[in-house]
Amino acid sequence: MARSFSERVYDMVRRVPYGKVASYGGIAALLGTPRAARGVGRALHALPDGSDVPWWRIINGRGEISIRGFVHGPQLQRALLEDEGVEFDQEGRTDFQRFGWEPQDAGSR
DNA sequence: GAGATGACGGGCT
DNA sequence: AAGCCCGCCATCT
Repeated sequence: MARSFSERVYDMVRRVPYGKVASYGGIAALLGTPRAARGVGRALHALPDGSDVPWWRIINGRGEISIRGFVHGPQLQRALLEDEGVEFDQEGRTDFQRFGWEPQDAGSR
């Protein structure tokens, strides 16, 4: 219905399991718009505090944290991911081959 | 309705 | 290898 693109983004991000991460472009692709990575980023930027959306599990296609909105963004996100078991290399990058989430249940709704 | 912005991505220099 | 530019999509002013 009137579900905006952002709503779909939130719903998709909500499906990212614990200890896994996904890229903006990946989420956009799952939504049917692989080129809407920016739209995803914008949606998460407008994400309200207290939402049940694990926004911290969303990173850029390089496996890095691209946040540049608020100050404790990157730092907080990294801390949350590490707390879930996600490892960061010296460059602050994550290994999609190990922590990258693949929608096995995609299309289930 | 048009223009500018932005938590991106890929390509070129 | 790092930095710069262009392009795409979705909101905001």
